[in-house]
Amino acid sequence: MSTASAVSTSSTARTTGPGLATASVRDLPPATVGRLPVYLRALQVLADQGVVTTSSRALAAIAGVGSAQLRKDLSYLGSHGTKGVGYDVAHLCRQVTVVLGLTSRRRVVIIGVGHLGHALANYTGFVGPDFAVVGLVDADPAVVGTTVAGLRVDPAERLEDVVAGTGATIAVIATPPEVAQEVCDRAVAAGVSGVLCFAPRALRVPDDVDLRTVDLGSELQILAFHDRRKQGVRELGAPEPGVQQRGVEAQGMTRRGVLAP
Amino acid sequence: MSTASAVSTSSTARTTGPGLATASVRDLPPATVGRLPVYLRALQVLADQGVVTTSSRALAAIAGVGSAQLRKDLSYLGSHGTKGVGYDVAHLCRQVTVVLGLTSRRRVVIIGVGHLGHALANYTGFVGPDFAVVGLVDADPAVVGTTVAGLRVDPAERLEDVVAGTGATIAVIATPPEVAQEVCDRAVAAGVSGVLCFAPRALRVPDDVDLRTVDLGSELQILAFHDRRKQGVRELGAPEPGVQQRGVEAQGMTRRGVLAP
DNA sequence: TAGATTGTTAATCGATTAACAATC
DNA sequence: TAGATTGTTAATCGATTAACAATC
Repeated sequence: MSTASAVSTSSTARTTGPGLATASVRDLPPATVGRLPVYLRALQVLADQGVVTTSSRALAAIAGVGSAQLRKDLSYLGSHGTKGVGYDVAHLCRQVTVVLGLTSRRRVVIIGVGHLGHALANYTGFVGPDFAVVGLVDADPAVVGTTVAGLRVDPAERLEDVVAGTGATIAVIATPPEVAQEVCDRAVAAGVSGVLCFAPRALRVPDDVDLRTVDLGSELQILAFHDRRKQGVRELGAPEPGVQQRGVEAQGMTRRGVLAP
Repeated sequence: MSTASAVSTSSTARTTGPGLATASVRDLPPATVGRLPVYLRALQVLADQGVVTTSSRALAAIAGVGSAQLRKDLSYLGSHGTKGVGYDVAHLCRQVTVVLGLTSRRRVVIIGVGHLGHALANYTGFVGPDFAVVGLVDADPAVVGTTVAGLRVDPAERLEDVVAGTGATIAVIATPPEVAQEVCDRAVAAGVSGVLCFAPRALRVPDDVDLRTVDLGSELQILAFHDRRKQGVRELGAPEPGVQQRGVEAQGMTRRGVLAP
């Protein structure tokens, strides 16, 4: 139960010394950072079930990754397991939470309150307990002034005021692609440090701003690519044997049969 | 303007011979496949502007990648450029369209018509002209029977009928995580070949089914990770000089100043 | 002690980047 | 011809995986 070994956020550490390495957290491989939320959710599932201790194998199965990858990822956070025993669920949960910076609530402004922005504002799976939507802005006069998810929608001109006034550090862009770069620039100038963009447009941000893009249309197109391949194969009537196991250790790999004819 | 050199979808090709290589399209690196939609959009932007010919440098700038990467990616599709000249926009556009399998409209079923599913059904940036939402199902009796995006919402029990009846090949899962695996299994058994999952849960699918997961909550958490790092730095008052150019060649890299104090 | 499981090493794999010969 | 730009090679980089010594 000791929080003593928690990685200190604002410690002096720069050494990659022997003990706990805050420095290493700064150098976490991007691929590892991307999986930490998945691990956190898997840990929360176990915690909810009252599980106290788990193994890399069991946790990895829930997270949908290989156990070697899980151990490697966690090793970047320091040594939080016990050889021969496994990981303490509550302890590891705390570690990952701290590393992800989920100790204080981040404030989020959503720019563009169309169908998608509207849904994001209301979607608890999106914001969860770690984030608070503190502002909504839109350019459409018909939308401005309405209440969405308990918040009054502000006009697009007030974007800077909303960001600065709320102290939001994250901007979610759900505008049409034509204006995405402009509102992004303005949000950054007003002080956000991270941008999550849903507009299908490549954005440019300064190097000290973090940008992530979720491109829903692209996701479908990528599925179409594979769909076409399979249909091509079906047309040719080829056998297609290659059964490549994904990096997941079979645990309860039951059910799934082959496609019905 | 000749469509003669277009890669034939259902050709016999299996050779990696000298000419056009349909075979190679089957072996496209996943990272390349993931960027093709971005290139396609960049090409459409140019086409809309009436641009006839472009260079890897100009196209890459629009797409937000490096020109070397663009050329390498395109080289997997075969040789479609002209040395010393560049690429024919219309021709390349067609090539990428064909490779992505966007020659026929894919049918999509959305499972779960909450805020997110509702937004996806209505979001044209999501479906675009290449996809058609042909079915909606939900477990909530209050939602079943309502009309969303011009479609009647069917009850969850009818999932199999809807998939089979419409011939949908792609399922979009926008349900709560608890039921995501179940509806996924059922959609796959009913015949879909690709699944796009928005539920924050690791799903298991057979090897011949393509799964992509969009985890909106994780995206925010990843931003929080970087946000925390920066705030830690700000607290320490460190200078943080490292200006790492992203793999984008400066072209019109204007505007963006530094954060206001 | 014997069995289990971590943390880490080393090997492998895939993706990115820079450079340049080929060639329009 | 001189200049421009592709397609490709080779080098680099990062991520994944398997294996195992350390150790509970």
